[in-house]
Amino acid sequence: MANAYPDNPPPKGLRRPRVTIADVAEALGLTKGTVSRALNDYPDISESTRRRVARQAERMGYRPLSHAQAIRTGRTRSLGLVLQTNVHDAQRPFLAEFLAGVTQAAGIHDWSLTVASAQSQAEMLATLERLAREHKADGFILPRTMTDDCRIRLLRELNVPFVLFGRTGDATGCAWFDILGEAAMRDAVLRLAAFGHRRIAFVNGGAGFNYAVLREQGYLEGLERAGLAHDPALMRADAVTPPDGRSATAALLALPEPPTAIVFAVDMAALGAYPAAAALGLSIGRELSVIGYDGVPEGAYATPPLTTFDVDSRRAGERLAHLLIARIRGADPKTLRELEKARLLARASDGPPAVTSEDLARIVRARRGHDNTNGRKP
Amino acid sequence: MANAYPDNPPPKGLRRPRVTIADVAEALGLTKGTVSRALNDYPDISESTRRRVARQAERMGYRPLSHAQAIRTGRTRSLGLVLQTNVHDAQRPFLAEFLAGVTQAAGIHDWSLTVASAQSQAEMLATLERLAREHKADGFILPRTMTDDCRIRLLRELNVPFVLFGRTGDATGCAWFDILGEAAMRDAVLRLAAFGHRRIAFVNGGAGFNYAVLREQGYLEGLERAGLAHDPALMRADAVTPPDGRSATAALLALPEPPTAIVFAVDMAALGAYPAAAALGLSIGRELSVIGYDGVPEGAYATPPLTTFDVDSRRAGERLAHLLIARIRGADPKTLRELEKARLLARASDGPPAVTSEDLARIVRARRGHDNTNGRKP
DNA sequence: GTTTCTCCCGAAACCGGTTTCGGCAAGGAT
DNA sequence: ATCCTTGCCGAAACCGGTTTCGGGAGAAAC
Repeated sequence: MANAYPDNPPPKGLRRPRVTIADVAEALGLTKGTVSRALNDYPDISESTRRRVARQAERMGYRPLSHAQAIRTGRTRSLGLVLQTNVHDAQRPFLAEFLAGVTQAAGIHDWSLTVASAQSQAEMLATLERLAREHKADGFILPRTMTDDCRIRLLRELNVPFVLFGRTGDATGCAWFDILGEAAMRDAVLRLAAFGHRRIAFVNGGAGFNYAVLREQGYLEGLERAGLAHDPALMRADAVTPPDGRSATAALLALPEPPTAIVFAVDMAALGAYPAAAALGLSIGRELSVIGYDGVPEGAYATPPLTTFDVDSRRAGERLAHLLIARIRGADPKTLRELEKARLLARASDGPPAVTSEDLARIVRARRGHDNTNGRKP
Repeated sequence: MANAYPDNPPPKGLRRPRVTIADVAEALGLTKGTVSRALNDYPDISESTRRRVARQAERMGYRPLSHAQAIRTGRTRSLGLVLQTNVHDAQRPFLAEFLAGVTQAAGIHDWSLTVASAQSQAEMLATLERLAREHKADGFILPRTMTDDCRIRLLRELNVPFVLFGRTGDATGCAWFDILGEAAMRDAVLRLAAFGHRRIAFVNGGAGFNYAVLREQGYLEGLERAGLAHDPALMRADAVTPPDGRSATAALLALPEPPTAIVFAVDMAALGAYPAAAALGLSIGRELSVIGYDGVPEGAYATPPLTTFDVDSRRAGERLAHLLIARIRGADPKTLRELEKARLLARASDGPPAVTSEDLARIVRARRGHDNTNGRKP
């Protein structure tokens, strides 16, 4: 019989077997329990032994096995992240940087990151619950928060710690890190107004996401501060890909009084303004100004390069890891809320309007119908 | 004193406490040990008991705690992935899909994924060793393999299971999944030759990566099969971003006998051919044909859309997870090697040459120096 | 009717930590 | 001198599993 089950010969292991807490204890003539309490800063351990133990553990290279601890404490020292994989749009370009930030920050506290994925909302909830129940993660980072987010409701009910990347409708018990998208949208409008634009449109991102609500508020605040009238016809929503942005741009330009500038809530949508303008023979940055948000790398390669607000995804990941660890350790969520501003990347897709809205309307009328191919070969 | 240390009140836990193996044993009038052996298919358990145990466990919703098992078995049922975060180039667009594939495939076997990151090669090796030593992962997926890869040497020496996304120089003990990039490059050349191109250039990707060696071989094989001469002047290397591709394209077009078509080993570099051609007033797909490789989403939005070979990153992730799990369970690595072909996405960036190499040389000579702005505003 | 296997399962040790409990010794108060 | 704290640590239970060991019952062999 032996131990040949269930699979195969057991892992041979790495050269030397590992130093356990018992090794440290023996080396010092103490017991496991004492060493454990010393390392975990129990108050009934004298300062001198605490130091002795710490130094010896250091010297022997002792590192506790997180899953051995977990069996008693219930804590694995690992953060959880469940990716939604049925939405193909955004998040993609940021993920690598974001993960780099999270894992790096977690690593310096000796924590790790467990990643899972879900293809539907139901699977998302089931996965979160499973990971929590099996202690694969002590808490979760929830990216792309919705205004009304079922993940938050679940984790609240399960009493599992979490932090948001973004804000949400009901903030009770929530910790978060977020970028002030509303401030960026406001500043974008003010910048365009300072250039002399009077008709400034807004193309929002994914409906339901909390950021969309905030960015629209920022746009409206910008209009108000600039003393510009708000025209509902100049607002579009739910554009997160270049095709989305392209059709939104085309629709806006077809208006009787078209905008001379468009603020996009999402870079990937802003990139759709380029082919839309090209199809009408308009030059971005002159006849039509465009400002995006996100700082995707493609924006720098566009012609002309896209003016946008850069979001530092890596830093977001870092901060969220720190916040979540603090949250798991018991900190009050109300003290764990951080907001930062996006950084303006002033490039070449915006500038003073070369033509007025009236001129633009005439140009568009004249050119529509002539060439509505999109550059594809016949 | 109580249990208020080290951090805070312990996690309250989820509603009902969890069903343990002892609960299952008690419900059946058996002992923990027997239940454990039954669930793990030990041969000294009768078939009838095995079934009784399995059904009862199912009914009570029993799921073993992987870290409780790990304390004895040394296995956590988790796969490891360490991201290299100092290289800013490729891998980014694929990561989300790739992770989706890995986590989904791991999930159906009840495995999970642990992600970490490293900012240098030294940190990479240290992280791999730490994760292995702390049993945070039972094995690793190594993406972006180099021809001579120090990660492989380390894990070999540590006797830790791993699978490669890509192939490598020394295959001993290696399992892998890879896409036949060499076949794609060969087919690209043959496709262009069939269009009538005689001067076909090749712009390779990152030096040192094993894929670069293979793709160059594929290019050369394509030339040979097409009966075209090999001109070393038509080969460039180490281009992985649009700027890289742009300068490579510019250099190739400045040749006395410029190519009428370019095969790129990497899509992101191929996208750099667009501004390079535009700067010379050349139209992609007519005066200059371009074929890429990777299937990045940006290629579809380019004008004209980029002909390329699509790599299914999600599937790669799935297969790698399966292979690694099998490898950890003890399968022979030689039986765990899979190769698949990339899928041609025939779009509009290539076609019959509108001009000959001689004409092209004249055009380029005439237009150089006139307009070497890159579209930026003054 | 023993003896000898086999087939199954119980009992208990074990993995590497954490936590509870109790007791010894030193110091202070009475 | 006695009593009561207080500080500090050892002993042992415990967490949720896995694995080893040994033995009882029944069947087969003698």
